[in-house]
Amino acid sequence: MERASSVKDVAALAHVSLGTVSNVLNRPERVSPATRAKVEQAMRDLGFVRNESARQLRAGRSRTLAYVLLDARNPFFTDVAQGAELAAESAGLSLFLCHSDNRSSRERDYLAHLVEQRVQGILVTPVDPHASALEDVRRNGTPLVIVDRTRNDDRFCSVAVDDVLGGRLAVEHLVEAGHTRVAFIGGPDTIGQVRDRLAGAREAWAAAGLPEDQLVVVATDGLTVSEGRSAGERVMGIASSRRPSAAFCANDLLALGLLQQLSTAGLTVPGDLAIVGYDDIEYAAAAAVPLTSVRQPRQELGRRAAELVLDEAEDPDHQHQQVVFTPELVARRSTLG
Amino acid sequence: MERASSVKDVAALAHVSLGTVSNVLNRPERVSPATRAKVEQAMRDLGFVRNESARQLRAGRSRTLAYVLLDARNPFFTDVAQGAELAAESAGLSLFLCHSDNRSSRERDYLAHLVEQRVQGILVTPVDPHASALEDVRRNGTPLVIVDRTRNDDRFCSVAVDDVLGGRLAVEHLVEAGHTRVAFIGGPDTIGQVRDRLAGAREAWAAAGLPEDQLVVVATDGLTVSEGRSAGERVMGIASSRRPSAAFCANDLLALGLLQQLSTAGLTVPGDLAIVGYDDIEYAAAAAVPLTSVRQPRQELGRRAAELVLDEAEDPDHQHQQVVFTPELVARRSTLG
DNA sequence: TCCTCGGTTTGAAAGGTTTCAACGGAAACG
DNA sequence: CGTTTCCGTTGAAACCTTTCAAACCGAGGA
Repeated sequence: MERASSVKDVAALAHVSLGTVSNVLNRPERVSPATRAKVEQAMRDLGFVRNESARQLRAGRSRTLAYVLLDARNPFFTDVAQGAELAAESAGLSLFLCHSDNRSSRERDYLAHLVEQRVQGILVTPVDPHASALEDVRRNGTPLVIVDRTRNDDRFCSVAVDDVLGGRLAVEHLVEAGHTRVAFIGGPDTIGQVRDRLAGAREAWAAAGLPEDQLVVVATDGLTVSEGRSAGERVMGIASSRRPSAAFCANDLLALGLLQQLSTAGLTVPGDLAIVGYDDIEYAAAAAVPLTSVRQPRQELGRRAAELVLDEAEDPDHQHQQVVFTPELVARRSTLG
Repeated sequence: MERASSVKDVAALAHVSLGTVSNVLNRPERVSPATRAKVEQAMRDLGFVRNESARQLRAGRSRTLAYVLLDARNPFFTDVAQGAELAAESAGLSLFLCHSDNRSSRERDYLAHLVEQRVQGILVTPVDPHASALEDVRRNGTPLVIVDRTRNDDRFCSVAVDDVLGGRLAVEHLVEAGHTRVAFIGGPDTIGQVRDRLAGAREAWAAAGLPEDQLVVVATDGLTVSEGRSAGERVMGIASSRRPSAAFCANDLLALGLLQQLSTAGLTVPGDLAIVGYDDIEYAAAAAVPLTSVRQPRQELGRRAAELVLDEAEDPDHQHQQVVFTPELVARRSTLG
């Protein structure tokens, strides 16, 4: 595999100076048509490809953004990524996805690598929003936006969704439907989202004047389908006199697991138990019983995050912003009988 | 935001030459402990971060791999990605994911950008395995491995799964269960996978001596949940005397859509219709009726692809290989009554 | 005292691109 | 015919790191 050819080779072959080749690449209008044609032909002959490293070295900045995400298997994040991609694309940049897979060490490695690469900006949904790795990125001057997490700290931009409101919407919906005994399913409560959604649920519950102990918390160890199934078993184990008539799950995967567990056991949804999920992932609408869920503007989240990071990269007097989006309840058969 | 500091700044602050700083970075054992400490302190004081572009420019190669994938929402691909990540990680490289979202133009942009970046290697599940963009990458000396697609062309490495065999396994399973009228659901047949799976199905059907016209093809416009639902409507529209008793779907998303459509209509699975999916994604096992599916060694696919691309990058007399993995049928309730 | 040897440190060159001041030539102008 | 203007082109410098031959230094041996 012979060495890749450089502008110098192109210049030699086209009998022009190397500055001219660069002009053809970057300011073609300044070059006379004849010369341009000659140079372009030489490029084709040599199979010339710009060396982005050198370009970047000179320019001091790259033409890429990156999104470091928690869990590539969760459709929520891929939708966010898609929004970011659209924004990146319209700014003429490429977006690389980096999958931290919920591991801080991987996240740290990726962040370090991205900073070394001098990417134009980083979006991240961090394992821990208070990790010092985030500050390190900032210290090195790489713009960084926190996605779907918050940190009470105005040194970073962030975009998130109002989870307290989301919890409130879910429970208000159930209360309106007449439920007076409801389970909240979710955990662990180290996850800010889970805490906020529960807080919102409690607010709505209290506002409706219902007794506190009739909002039952069923704690899970994670937000997965299989955790949902095991939560389902626990709910069914509750004596029927005290069993809730509805459940609000901290995300859709839990809700899907729960739904599956119930139908395996021969119970019906929403007859025996109404279910509200959270995230409104594609599979929610496609479930055996379409799920009522709280929808977050996922693409919008990604798009906005990308815009903020670009603003930070380009505007010298950029102000950090904490953007909070509003969720919305989508009612489907799992609560509507 | 002041200019990022360089080795030169570090050298000045530590009162050593710039070659020494580089040695601390790359061959610390050659530097005396005292000097090393001095330099490391200076790096911390300045918040020095290596400039990867410059390093790369000098070294001629980068420390990243990339996987350009078709559909980040399909768990199949994210599992493949995970396998590739593991292999990359153990080789000390980072893996970037690029989402082409089934659009050739995006794929082309990403490939071009990656070649310009001189990444060490590219894995790609191409929109069209015969696209000339792939040859362009090769021409520029960047190793490239085709994942989950094939191209009868030994100028590329590829890793794939034997889809004909997979189709055969699925239909053999249904034949053994006594079905004599089966629907194949999938499309469009521009997708190689779909063609191969159907071909395998036909082979098995013929081998069992069953009449050709009792294997009904229900064509879809894509491999999504909603296509599955609409296929379900069409299957149910078939006069009951001629309606198949089982369906083999070209992937799990179709199967999930089909399943949902049937249960909405009050039909039971497998009683009224047995279903076999393909891919064995996580949601297959977690469906309302757990799906029988054909499992592909997804992580293994990614791992192997990454290994091949690294071999191509490092071994001067690398031989291109077409690796074909063997799928496996996982029987669950959707066919087992 | 001089030399040799080992381990450290140095300084310059190289890698490919972009930028920019300067240059040359031709056309337009006086 | 001489001067100005404008356009296209040139060549060198700069970006930051790594490498490598050469210089250096102190210690031990002759």
